[in-house]
Amino acid sequence: MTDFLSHLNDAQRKAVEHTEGPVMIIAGAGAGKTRVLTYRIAYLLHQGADPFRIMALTFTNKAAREMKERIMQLIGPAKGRNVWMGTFHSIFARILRVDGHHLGYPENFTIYDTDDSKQLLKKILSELQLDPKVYHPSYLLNRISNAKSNLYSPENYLADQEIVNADHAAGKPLTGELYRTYNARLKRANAMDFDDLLFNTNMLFRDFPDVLHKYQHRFGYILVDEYQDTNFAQYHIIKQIAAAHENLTVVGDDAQSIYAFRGANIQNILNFKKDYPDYHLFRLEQNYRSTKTIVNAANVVIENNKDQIKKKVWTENEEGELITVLKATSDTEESTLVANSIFGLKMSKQLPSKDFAILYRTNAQSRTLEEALRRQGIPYKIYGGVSFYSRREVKDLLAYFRLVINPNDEEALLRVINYPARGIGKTTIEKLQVLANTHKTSIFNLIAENPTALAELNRGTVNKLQEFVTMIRSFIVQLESKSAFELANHITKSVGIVNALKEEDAIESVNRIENIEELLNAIMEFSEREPEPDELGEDGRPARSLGHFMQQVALLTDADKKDEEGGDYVSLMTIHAAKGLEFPYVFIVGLEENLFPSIQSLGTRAELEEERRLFYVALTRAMKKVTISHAETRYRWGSLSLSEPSRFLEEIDPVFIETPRKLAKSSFAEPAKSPLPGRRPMPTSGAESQTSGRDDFQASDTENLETGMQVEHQKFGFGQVVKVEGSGANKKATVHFNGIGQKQLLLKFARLRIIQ
DNA sequence: ACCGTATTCAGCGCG
DNA sequence: TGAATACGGT
Repeated sequence: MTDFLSHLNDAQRKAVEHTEGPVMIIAGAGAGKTRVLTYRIAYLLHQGADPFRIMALTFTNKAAREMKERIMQLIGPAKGRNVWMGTFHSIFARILRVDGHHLGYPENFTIYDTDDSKQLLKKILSELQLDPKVYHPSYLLNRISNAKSNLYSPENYLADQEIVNADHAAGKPLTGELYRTYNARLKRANAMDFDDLLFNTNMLFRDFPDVLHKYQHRFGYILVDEYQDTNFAQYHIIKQIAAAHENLTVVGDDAQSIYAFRGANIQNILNFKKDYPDYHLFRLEQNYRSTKTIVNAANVVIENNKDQIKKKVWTENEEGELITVLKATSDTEESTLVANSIFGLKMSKQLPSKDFAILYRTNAQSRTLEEALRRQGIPYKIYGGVSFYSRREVKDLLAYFRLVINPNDEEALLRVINYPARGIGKTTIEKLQVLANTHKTSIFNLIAENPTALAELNRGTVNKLQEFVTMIRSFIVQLESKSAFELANHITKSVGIVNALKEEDAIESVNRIENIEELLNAIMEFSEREPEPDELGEDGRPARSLGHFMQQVALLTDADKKDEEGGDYVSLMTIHAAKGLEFPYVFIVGLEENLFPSIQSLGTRAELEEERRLFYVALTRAMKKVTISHAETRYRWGSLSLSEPSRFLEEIDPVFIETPRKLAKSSFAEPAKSPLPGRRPMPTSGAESQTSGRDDFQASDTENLETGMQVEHQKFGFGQVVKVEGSGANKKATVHFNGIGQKQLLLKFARLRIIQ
């Protein structure tokens, strides 16, 4: 174990062994960035550092979990598990639970998700009779999020003439006021939004130096992964905590910064040398992931960016296969080509589905791909889309839990006060909201503590309200005595949410009930799981109550759900979601102007460069082979649009791209194609043209195909039909091709020529 | 309370 | 285009 540094190359080992002082590690894609961070922590522990004094900040919970597991393997669980490792949000939410009271937040504060924030903004708009079409809630939330990420309070915001003028010019002069109201309402609900977790941590450290000192001494070593994706609020927190000892290590790759649109600031990397003049810089430039072809092609592409730290990523890996470019006439054909190529590669190389990933720029592109894969019978899994935790029924049940933990949580209360229906209608709720505003209190408090204020409601209604409050209180009493699962289960049964779902339409509700069960299962698992040391409650007892579960669930996303073990499927996801992952065979689809690069990115060079970095990230996910596709027409927003090939395609040096000639080993004539006028001819693969129907291969009608017939396939050559099964669209044939072996072909798509 | 229709969203999305 | 939710009419 003392020998574990031998797993590292020279550059990596130097970066690991330099433990003291400010360190910046700039690592190319696939150069073992995470590996270095992991080993660095293991090495610190090995050198006798106290695990409780190490804080490691990652981009996702998943990354934190994986890193922790790896460290425990290297150095043993006893030390490894005590390292403070997590996302900015989860780590600082924990700190705010302990010390937020300085800012007036009780430890049971709720964390509002984006949905809650938008609901709240909508409500504020309707109260102020402002047009939500002018003040679009998601626009407002963006502005507010931006302000908070740059540590602008509502007061700072309103005092900044430039911002106020900009809002005026945009026809939204009340934005600052809405920010102020929104914050006040969050506070009243004892809630923080995601950005508040960072903003309030900064306020805590700014206004309470004792608290800051506590954490400065608490954390002797700070490590930050994906530093290129941190925003100003995060940067500032790190700077504050690290100020005492400056044992700060940041790891990043400016070429992989793809979240500037969300406020991430590459300047944080560039500023590092200003903040810590005596810093040490380590470069990791050897790529272990990809073939030479992929590494070099990606290098050539990224060189087009002006804003970048010069580095030379290289690899000792094999040359590998050239990049294939598939050209399709339409988006559906593109998907079919991709599915066919995957099928072909799977068959010819005998590869499992999980070796493949399809990456796209926008989620909307997943649908046609999904259909094509299904037709080919290739198993797939789509990442992204509607998250489990944002399903209606899951949010409903969680809202009950939230309310039990924090009865002032207004969004939670409004969600469930009349669900399942208990005769508290729209009018009543509106009156309650008005009353709560005039009394400057929460609705729950109003009903529970101030019955006289309800005078204008009729008796029956007041009774129903009080029954609701009584029920919630009966749950609150059990918070401490019951385990998370016991109480969650009790609440679920008491409120009758499953019955309410059963009474809704049958098709949807079955699924919804399953989701409720899945949520309860997750809570059971939580209740039974051995808690991590950092999950101990204030009193040192295991933190297994519903409150503890809810603390972590607010910061979870689908990406954190463990992948099913051994699942064999093609992964479909956006390029953003693919960051940090790797796959042997990667398909990057939709390489078209206005899609990738996105039409919204064409305004400024900085935005275009971010798109290019995105393309760089996509290319460098691949270990063995990249296939790129684009379509000439595509349905977007309901109408057909013509698409030019992406400029990024031209940025790849043609020497890395496979030309059709190389594939053409069959006896068929090369399809005649004329290059686009004024453009370099776009290379296409031979495989592509076979199914695209622009050649002289005459497919036969396979209606009467029978066992024993001799057939010809454009790609697989000549063969004999072994079996015919199914009917209609599902009719498929098993054909034994000479020199290739047996293939199953769905006759709907396979273009076969019957010879005899 | 309920149902059908209108509207909205579709650039990526950590927490 | 298509889904998911919001709205509005009865």
